[in-house]
Amino acid sequence: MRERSEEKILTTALELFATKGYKNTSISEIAKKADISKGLMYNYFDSKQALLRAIITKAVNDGHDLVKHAMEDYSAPILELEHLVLDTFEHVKNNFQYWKLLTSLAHQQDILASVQDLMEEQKKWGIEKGIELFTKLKSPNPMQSAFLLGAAMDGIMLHYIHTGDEYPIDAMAKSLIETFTHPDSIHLG
Amino acid sequence: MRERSEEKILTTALELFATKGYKNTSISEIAKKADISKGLMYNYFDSKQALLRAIITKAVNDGHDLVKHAMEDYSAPILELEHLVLDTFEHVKNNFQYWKLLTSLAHQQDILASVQDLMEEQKKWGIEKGIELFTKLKSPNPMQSAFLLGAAMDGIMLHYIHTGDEYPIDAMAKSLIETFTHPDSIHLG
DNA sequence: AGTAATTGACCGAACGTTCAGTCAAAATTA
DNA sequence: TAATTTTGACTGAACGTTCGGTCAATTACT
Repeated sequence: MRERSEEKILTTALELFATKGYKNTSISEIAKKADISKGLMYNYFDSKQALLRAIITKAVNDGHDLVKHAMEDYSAPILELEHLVLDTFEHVKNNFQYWKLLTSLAHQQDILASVQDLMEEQKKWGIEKGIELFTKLKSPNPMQSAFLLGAAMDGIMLHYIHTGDEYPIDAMAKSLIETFTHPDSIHLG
Repeated sequence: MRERSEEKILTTALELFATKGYKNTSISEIAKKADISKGLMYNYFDSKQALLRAIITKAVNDGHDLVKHAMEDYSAPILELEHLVLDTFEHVKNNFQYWKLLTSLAHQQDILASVQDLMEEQKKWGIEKGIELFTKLKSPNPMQSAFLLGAAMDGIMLHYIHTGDEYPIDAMAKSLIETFTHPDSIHLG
């Protein structure tokens, strides 16, 4: 029962934060939509920021597990790259609201600060993995390649989150993988 | 005199909106930093949203002029692509705060709505130009290539805006251009 | 030139509203 | 009955916006 209410608050808050933004969502609104009272919210979470932190903690852990698992056991580095891209986008597709929230938070310095420690580690880990990958692929400049792949992935995610399901994210993923693994350019005739 | 106050308000508001976010910046704060009264703000601008709109209008016009000018007179399409990338990044570097503001606004649906019409045209125009470019380059799939280039550019800009001047934006630009124009992959050994 | 009338840039106290957070009371459970 | 959970009216701070009023400078008049 207690679990149910807490879960309900988290789910509802994520939905509202993602669609309306953190600042534009009031505690009253969350409580109303979650069918609980405003006061009860404060039994489970100390503050609005603590609620946000709980949401992000959960999502960061989920994401960490998934990507970690996805990149194990691929001996061929090109397959690793392929899986890194595909699994990341799959995660974004399956956790659309969470990513939308993160994206909207990315430039709200004050709020971000209270949550940055949770995300910092994940970000570092991703860059390291990327450099490692391109080193294995004998890229002349692994860091640059990793940065570029990261930027392209973030750009695609940004467009996907902004556009919604009409965005051809799967085709973009395929195109991205080809660009980074095909010896011949696929952009010139 | 009138010009001075209005300009001062615009400059100060841009600075604060970009660094603290639109919602987190109060009119009082803008007035204080611009050394004018709160009331005077409302002589020049009807509302906080109107002030934002004025800022964006200015930025959109500037950007439009620059990119339009930059892409004229390059007969070789590869040079056009090169200039599109370089000039865009140059514009972002020179108008860092505008872009930071735009980026932070990109996911605040309610505020964005009041300003979206200004940005919609520019976005469409950019996509069209990209497709046109890759058609000239005889790309097998111009739209996909244009989307990917656009995503990569947005990703790089995102990282640059988020990281600041320590981000190697010039190197990334070079790497991006090579990736899209070199027949051989630069990411594999 | 000197004086009076008019302007509008400018101020900041005050208003209504919103919202995160509190707490005494009511409802539920044990 | 006693303890625990849940409620929602309430508080105070912060916000965007309004508005009556001031005053230096410009214009009109004598």
